[in-house]
Amino acid sequence: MDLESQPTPGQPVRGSKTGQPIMVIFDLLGRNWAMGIIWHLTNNPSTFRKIQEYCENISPTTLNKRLKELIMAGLIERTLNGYALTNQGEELFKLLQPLGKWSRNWADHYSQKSNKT
Amino acid sequence: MDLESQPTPGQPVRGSKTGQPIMVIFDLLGRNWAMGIIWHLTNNPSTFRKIQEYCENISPTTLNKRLKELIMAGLIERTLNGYALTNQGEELFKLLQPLGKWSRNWADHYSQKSNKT
DNA sequence: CCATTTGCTACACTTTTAGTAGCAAAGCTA
DNA sequence: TAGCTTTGCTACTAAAAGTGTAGCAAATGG
Repeated sequence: MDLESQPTPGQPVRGSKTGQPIMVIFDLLGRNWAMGIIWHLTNNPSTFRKIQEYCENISPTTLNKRLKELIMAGLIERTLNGYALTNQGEELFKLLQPLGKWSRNWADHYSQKSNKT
Repeated sequence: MDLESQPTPGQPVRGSKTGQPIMVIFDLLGRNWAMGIIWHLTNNPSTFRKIQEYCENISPTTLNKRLKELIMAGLIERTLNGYALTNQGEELFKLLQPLGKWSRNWADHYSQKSNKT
């Protein structure tokens, strides 16, 4: 993989020239499908092709890059059952989970706004 | 703006053909600098150029696109003091905030791993 | 007036992602 | 052991997104 593009704490990333951890995480999670992959893997180890399906046919190129990045970041790992979240990955998921509820609420307000014809 | 690219609940987005709210949010926040902008605006209305500076000279093209998207999504708005988070935006920030602490912890583990020479 | 600041658009360029094809390795199955 | 399937990719081309610089119109301030 192109190591230049691996978001690493202390190294310049998209969002912080000094590599502030929060910005590194934003860069990492901000890449396409990263959060979707984490979401899918929670309590649910999966194979490459299964992840691809779940992520609505994400191209293998992108999936492969994301997986390598997330493995290097210590958020996922390969097990006998396929790809799975590490403990750190599970912890991160727990922090992201409240977004699920919030987003449904947000979506409701959103449609109300658009209906004000 | 290219309305085709505005992530909207119920509409297909990168991540969900049925527009699942959580995936819509992922698409929205996943775009470059979106989370950085929200982070910066918390309790801190700001002008276009100030945001640009804070985001380490994000190009005006991208910033403008992000702002329009986030405004359409109801997360930020224009006030007399410049761009600012809406109530919904502030709520979202509160959910994202715990990531700050987690990420610092994560960064520590990260450097420990790389030092195992 | 004239100079600044602000919010942006245009444009050319680079990076990232998508989409398709296909192949090597591992695991059946007979 | 030959053939089929599944899995985890790589290669390649095209499209989309982001970058970086220049600069302009509107508002603000002397």
